[in-house]
Amino acid sequence: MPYTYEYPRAAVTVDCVVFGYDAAALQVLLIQRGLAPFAGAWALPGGFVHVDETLDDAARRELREETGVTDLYLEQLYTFGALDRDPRERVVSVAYYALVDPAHFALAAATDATRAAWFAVDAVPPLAFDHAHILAVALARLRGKVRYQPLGFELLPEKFTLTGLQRLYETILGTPLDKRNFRKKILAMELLRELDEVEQDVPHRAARLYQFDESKYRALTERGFNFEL
Amino acid sequence: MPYTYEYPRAAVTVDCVVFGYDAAALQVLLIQRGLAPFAGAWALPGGFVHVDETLDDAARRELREETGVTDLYLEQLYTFGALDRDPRERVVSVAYYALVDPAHFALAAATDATRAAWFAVDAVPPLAFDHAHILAVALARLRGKVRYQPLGFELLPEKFTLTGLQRLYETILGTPLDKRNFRKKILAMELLRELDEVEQDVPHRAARLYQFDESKYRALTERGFNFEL
DNA sequence: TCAAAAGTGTTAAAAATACACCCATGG
DNA sequence: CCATGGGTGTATTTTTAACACTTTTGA
Repeated sequence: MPYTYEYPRAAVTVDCVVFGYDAAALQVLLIQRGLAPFAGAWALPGGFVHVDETLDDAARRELREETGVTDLYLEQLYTFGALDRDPRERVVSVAYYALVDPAHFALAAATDATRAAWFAVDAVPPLAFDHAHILAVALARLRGKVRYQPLGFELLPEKFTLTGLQRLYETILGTPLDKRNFRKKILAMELLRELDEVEQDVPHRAARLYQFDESKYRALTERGFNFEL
Repeated sequence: MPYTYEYPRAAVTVDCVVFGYDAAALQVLLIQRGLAPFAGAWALPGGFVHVDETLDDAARRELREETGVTDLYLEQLYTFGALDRDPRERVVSVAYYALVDPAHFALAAATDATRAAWFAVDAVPPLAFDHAHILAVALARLRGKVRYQPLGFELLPEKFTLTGLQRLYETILGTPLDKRNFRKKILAMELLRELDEVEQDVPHRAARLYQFDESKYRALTERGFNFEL
């Protein structure tokens, strides 16, 4: 045990709130803890930050190790430093939130240490540590930010219908939106590429598919454009 | 040196970006470092987080100790964790930004260790560590947030004129605003108490003084009101 | 009486909202 | 031929933007 310091030090961890959207509900990815404390309880994926990796790297590594999820939209949320967050010792946790299309990833298989699963955000089990609080902060941030940043697309498959996009926004914001006004507004932004494709295997008229045009968004942003609603 | 751990640990610090507004310019409070590294250089006030204090407490303590400023609006900004932020060792810094009316406080007297001073944000000297980067992030946050949260009032004296408020917004946002439209919009929010007082000692017609009504703001916020612009 | 800033309304343009029907498709 | 959701336009209201002169006060 060779690591000795003049003053006591807090441990630094990352915790990740991974949001997914699946057909009807906003979901969050949780892992079931194998070890004490809170063995058996559900928790946010996360863990200790190595002394030679950045915070972002630690968040991505933990997600990969614990859930198998990679390549997602990831953004720092807030840093939680209450004295009694962890019953063992002082732990400062840098929380991240992430957005991902759940259909795009197979969850990591259950191991001795962890099992990962999706839960609807309004039906999560009791969580370990202060993770319920972190989740609440993440949800508030997502609801706030989705209005003025094009985050929603990160939760959808690459190709989506306008109705699908609308339902996503309705789910996140918790309010119904007018179909015609929504389409008018979204299309007026010119951020979507209209594809020559329609959805498949639906028992009614198939809707046209669209794609988010990242490069157009960047170009517009530089010219002072602001995404809104 | 009794504090020993199984794995190496990063040190955790706080750094504070304290904004003030003085008659014409947005300013930031800096301290001049007495000790290495970066001895003699200007830096953001901040320091190590004690193992038995929260992050917020650490930020307030460091501000009090290094600058004498207390009782200010303080909000967590972002946590910086690049590997080489500090040449000595791995340091994770939780940055805060704060808003204060500079006229309300006497800066702490210079000591052997530190000297504190205000600098216009567009004329800061070279800064120690990654503090220039932290300042840039704080400025971006302030400019973004001031539009939809009534933060501006934290930078002004308790009693202010509408023109004073407008100039503050013009300074922060970097754009001129229309006087009539600005007054109309601000007054329509009903967040200001009109006082039976006017400014003193001005060489022209004295303007009426107003006061921000915190309790009205909270009441409106609960009813779903959103401050904007 | 001059200089400096305070204070005050209206009009035009743009944006947001409310709203209902026909169409295409698969079962 | 029926059920399901896809797709479309207009009128109204609300919000924003542009704009200039008179008043008060102290020097």
